[in-house]
Amino acid sequence: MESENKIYQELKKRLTTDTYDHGQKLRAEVLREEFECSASTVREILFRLASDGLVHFLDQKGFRVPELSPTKLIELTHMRILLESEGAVLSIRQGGVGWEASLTAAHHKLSHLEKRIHAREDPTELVDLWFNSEKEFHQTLISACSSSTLKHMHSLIYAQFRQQLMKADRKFDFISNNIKQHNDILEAALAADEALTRKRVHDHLARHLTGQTATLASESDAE
Amino acid sequence: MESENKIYQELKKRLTTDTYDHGQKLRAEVLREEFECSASTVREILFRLASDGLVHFLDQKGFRVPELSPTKLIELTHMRILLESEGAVLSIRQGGVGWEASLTAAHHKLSHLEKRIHAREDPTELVDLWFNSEKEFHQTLISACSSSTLKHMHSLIYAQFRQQLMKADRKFDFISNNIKQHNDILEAALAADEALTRKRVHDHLARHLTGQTATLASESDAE
DNA sequence: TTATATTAAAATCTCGAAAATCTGAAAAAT
DNA sequence: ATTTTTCAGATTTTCGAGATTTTAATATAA
Repeated sequence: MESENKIYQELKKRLTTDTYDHGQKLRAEVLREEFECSASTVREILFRLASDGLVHFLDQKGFRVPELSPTKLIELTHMRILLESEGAVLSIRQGGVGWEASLTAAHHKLSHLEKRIHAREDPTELVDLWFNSEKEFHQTLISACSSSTLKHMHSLIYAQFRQQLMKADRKFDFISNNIKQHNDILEAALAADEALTRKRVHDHLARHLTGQTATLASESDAE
Repeated sequence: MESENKIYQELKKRLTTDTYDHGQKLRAEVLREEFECSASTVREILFRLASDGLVHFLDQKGFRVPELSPTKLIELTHMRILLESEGAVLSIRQGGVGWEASLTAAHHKLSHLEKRIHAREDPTELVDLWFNSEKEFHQTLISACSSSTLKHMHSLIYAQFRQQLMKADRKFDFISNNIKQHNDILEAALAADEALTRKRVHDHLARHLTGQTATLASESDAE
């Protein structure tokens, strides 16, 4: 019998990696057995995850892993641009040398991983490490922003974004060619150039939206 | 025995009006009795509301109405500015004459109420109507934006904002002098002036933030 | 054959009670 | 007098069984 929060974290982790299939049913009885707890406990946790947007709930029909949705991915990208560029600018204003240091550190780790992957050094195993490192970099970017509401919102969006992106067959074309972009973001942030940071965060996140129908209001602003 | 969703809606309504005190304990047993359902059902609903940010949950210590927090209110205002100005601009681009019509309609109803309140016509009873009408106007403003993710996020933020603001003693000084500002927003939106709409949404929402410590990045952008 | 009705199996939902945990007051020790 | 320990009442959490609903397989009728 594991603690409720442990189970929540474990399920969240699975839902943001490619453990489950999109659209797969999450049956309380199965999870109950695996986690050695009661069905009601599982139900509570699934409700929480549903509010986080990581599982889909239908009355009398149970819980499912959300379907893949290109539209949703575009919307999530849009939200990330909105929240991360705002959070980054606020961090530039509010964060001191400590923030700069941790951002540099996060970038260094990420950069190191990216070089190893680029050199095709055992990519399959490095991919998970890369995703965690990428998450850490982007979280650190906004970490000095004083608004915990913004940071919380961002973490919700980020988790859903990952969930949409995490099918194995999509992983690789997402990772490619990020070294320069992450470098550029770091550079602009350390230079405390707010407009440039906004633009580079935008360009980085929007890199896979080319040719998409939905227009972002922030796109034209960032020219 | 009421349906689970009914109870959820009713509780949500109470939490965003001044039914409960801030910090008040929400005991499952009490709610169970009132809504004539089981404690587990109440628990499920309270977990959902906790993820919505409308109740505060502490492990082994139950559920509470969140405390009043000036900081939180500032952060929520900040998020509203971010989401609403973006949503409004997208609506200007994506909404057609139907959107313009419904925005005009929402404004007309709100405007009518504001005039009655301004004339001190039975204010206490009109206040609740005003808040609903105000909500409708702001929701309509972003309604033509295609991103349901943005709209969902906004509705979460708006509900928390209302909850922070809804103590009876704060209601009145929040309502005062909005006629012109709502007018200005409508005008800019109908003129499809994106920059002006952004600025007016910002000024309107930030009207109670004067002298506050936290700086908004969007503030300097909107000059 | 196709569509509808029937029914059994499977899954979900609700419930009240048992188990675990917390709280605060009274007793004991320093 | 102050701190620590003990303990009982109150609250929260977990649980599994029974009620309800959905699903899917089979039978019946058009």
